[in-house]
Amino acid sequence: MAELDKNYNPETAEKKWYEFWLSSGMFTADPDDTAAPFTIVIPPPNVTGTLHMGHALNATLQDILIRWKKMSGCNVLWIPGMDHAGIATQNVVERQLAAEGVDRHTIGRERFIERVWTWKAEYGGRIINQLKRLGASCDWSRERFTLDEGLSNAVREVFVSLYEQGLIYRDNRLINWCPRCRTALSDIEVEHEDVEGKLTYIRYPFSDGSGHLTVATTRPETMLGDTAVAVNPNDERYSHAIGKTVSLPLTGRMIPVIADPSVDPAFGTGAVKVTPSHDFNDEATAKRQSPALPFITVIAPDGKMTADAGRKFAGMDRYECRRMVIRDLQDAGLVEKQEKHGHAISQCYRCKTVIEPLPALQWYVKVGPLAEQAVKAVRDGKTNFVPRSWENTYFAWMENIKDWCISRQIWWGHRIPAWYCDCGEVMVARREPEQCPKCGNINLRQEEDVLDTWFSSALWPFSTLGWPERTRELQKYYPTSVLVTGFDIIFFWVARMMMMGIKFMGDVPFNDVYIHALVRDASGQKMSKSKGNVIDPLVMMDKYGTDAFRFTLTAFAAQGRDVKFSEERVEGYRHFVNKLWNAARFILANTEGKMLPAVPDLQSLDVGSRWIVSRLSATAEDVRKALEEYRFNDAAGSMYHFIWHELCDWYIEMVKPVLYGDSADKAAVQECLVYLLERSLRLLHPFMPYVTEEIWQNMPHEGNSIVRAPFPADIPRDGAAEDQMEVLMETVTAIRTIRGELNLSPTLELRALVKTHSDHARGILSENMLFLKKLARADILKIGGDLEKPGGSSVAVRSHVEVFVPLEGLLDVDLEIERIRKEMAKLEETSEFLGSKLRNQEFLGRAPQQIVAKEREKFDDCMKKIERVRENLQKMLDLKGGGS
RNA sequence: AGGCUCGUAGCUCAGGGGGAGAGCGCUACCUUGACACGGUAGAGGUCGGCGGUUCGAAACCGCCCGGGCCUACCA
Repeated sequence: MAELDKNYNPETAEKKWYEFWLSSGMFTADPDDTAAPFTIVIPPPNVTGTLHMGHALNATLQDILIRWKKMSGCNVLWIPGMDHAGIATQNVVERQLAAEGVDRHTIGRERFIERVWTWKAEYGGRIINQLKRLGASCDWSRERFTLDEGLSNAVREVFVSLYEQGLIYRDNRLINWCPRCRTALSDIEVEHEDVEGKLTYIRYPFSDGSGHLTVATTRPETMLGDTAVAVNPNDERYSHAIGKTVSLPLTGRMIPVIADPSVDPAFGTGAVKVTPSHDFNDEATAKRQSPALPFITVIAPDGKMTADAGRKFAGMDRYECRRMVIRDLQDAGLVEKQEKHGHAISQCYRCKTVIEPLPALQWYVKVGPLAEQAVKAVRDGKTNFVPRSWENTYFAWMENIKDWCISRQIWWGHRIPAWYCDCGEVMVARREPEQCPKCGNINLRQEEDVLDTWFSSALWPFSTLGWPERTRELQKYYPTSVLVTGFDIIFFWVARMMMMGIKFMGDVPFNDVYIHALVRDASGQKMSKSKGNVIDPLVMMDKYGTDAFRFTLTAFAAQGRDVKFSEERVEGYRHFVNKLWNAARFILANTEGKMLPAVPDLQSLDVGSRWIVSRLSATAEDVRKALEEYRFNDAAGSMYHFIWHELCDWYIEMVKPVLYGDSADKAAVQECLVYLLERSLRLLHPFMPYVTEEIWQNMPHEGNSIVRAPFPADIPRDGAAEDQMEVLMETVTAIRTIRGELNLSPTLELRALVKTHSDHARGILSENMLFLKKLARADILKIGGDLEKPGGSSVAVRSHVEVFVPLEGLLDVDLEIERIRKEMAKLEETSEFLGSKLRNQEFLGRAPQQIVAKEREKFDDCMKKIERVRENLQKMLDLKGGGS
């Protein structure tokens, strides 16, 4: 058994043990293992991504669960992998091409895709190694990629199957178009941001010369595509205008004034311009009319004006056009006014470019029937959100869900398995059709578009397990146990996995969904590159060690609250790692040669040892319960308190005299220490995998890795020992308090007399003189029930004991009197409060009996203390009177 | 506009019907043979405000104030 170094070196330990875990197959799951399965699929990070705080928290929590369940005997599987991130990845490679002076169109689709794969091989997936650095115990032999062959098969199977069932269709309607990414987006890929804009009031003259109508708009350039002006049918101000036509300025087109119930008479002028091609409301209005209003598209996919916008504006950027339109209208005297106006603009979630609604032919998933089942599964409790309140978010979206636009006009992704024939036939098939079934043509064109990346991630919980093959993995590990993720992708991902899982597996994809916090900076700001407040997890791991970093995240991962992260806190938890390390060093240095006992022989042990084993038992149980309920911070806090404030502060200190001496129970105490350390390491291992393995390997243990050691359970509790220890701790603290409050040096050896209030207390204290002396740094002169307070002593009154510290000459009588009076005041306040309660008939009559009994007991205890303190105060006053 | 969430010690936050807890910070004293990344003791809070329910509210309910977030087509 090697001695531990003076300092823990995270860098070498982390490298050594992670490699060991990998090479010995610790993380590889065996579907034939008959133990109860526990499965997690990792939220696949983007292939373009690098580890940020959110990933670090997410992976840490999953790793804790996986390691804990493994130690608890489960057949665990944690599937890792990455997402091909269509738009993001394509953007990256397109930038690369741009630097070379070409674009994807010049090199063509095939060569472009090759370039992306080359890029992936070279730069993609750095995050995987970063996750390993974090200690993630994923089964890397099962790592998947959303564009790999198996997952692509799954995607194609799902697409074709949904199409055959009429749940995928193609339609021409307005879509959210990003002019920069040049692709359609789904509704949820659009972000809304409030901006201070302008509302422009424009006059549209009636074609019959009878004046004008004024409309208000935030997007004047779209007027070029107006095909009507709408007013509310019940708006009497405009009833005369309905059915008339107005002359659309700058174009001279005649457009009708129509009635539509969607118009809010209270907004603006109560008359609204209708641009069916560039506004979702207007599209709806246009389709409601009979006959439907025409669509005139004035903005092209590149964000520039079309020929239909008129010769003057064609080819102009949409914003430049806006300025030009306003100027021209002003020149024509048609701008009534412009006023400030707060409204929300839509932007692309990838590049923040303002979205342009455009009409286009796209593929859709009809989600209604799928969503219904997905809602039901949560309502029925088949899947539980933790914290539960996230159900509301899920339901709110699911119940108002619109069809999902899944086609994207990019190249990097799953190409839609649809083929077109010149005869107009559309074929959707698992394999490329050889000829058109209708006309026999063999020159078929495959759909150019690819699928939304989220389409493939929606299948992740079963596609990664081998679906559509019926694999053993699928049988064993589906449904997965829990999904751990952030709230920001409940719509994007969680909801869609629910729909697809239920549809294709006939069962929910996970039993629990644990929604964790967002990691923010110390002042609560969201971390972002533009704000410059990003903290790099890798830097934290380099500086403080992975275990300290993980423990920090865990300790702050309280449910329902964001993690405000600051470096100081990591430093604080590095101290905890150091504390553990040093405790281990001490134990191993003082138990040389002692083997690990199965269970310490408690009967033969002192009260302190029985107490600490009992505390370990309680802590293990706390941690288990906390993890069952995903209260990670509680688990962390519980262990921190046990290790630092019970094991180190009390137990190790109190057994030092035994270890340094040669008493009969020395061997038993040594065994107990080895046991405590070993079990504590196991308890901590899921949270701090590296330092625990490092210590464990250097001490007596069974097995080849702590990864496979059982999680502590069935440790004996000993209530009697906990009660007895309370008397000891109370007495020690009383003496220390006197020392502290009288400002006596810690090195000064005090003498103390302990007056006990029961035989019980007297017995315990007498048996543990050695501990008392050591912990209180005092010579215990006497212990007894009928001691007299020696003159010139300082006193502390406690529940079980009264402590006298004789301080002839040293005692500052005035200071002591002040101390006692302060104590008296506190006690009197308490007794007053409790007394008035116990005099209150309503309290006595209505409060539960056990509460009343408890309050009475507290009151009696308080009164006894007051009595004793009063006596002591009187003696002190006498002493002062006599002395002066 | 709707919905959610938070407001507790200087800071960060637990807790949750029976007179307030932790970590860090702060103060005093201490190189006691694991650890100064340490030890001991201490100071510090009318639990955002106002009402209500209750024998009893920091906790439950309502309103208000103040942060944060999400959803939404008000042109």
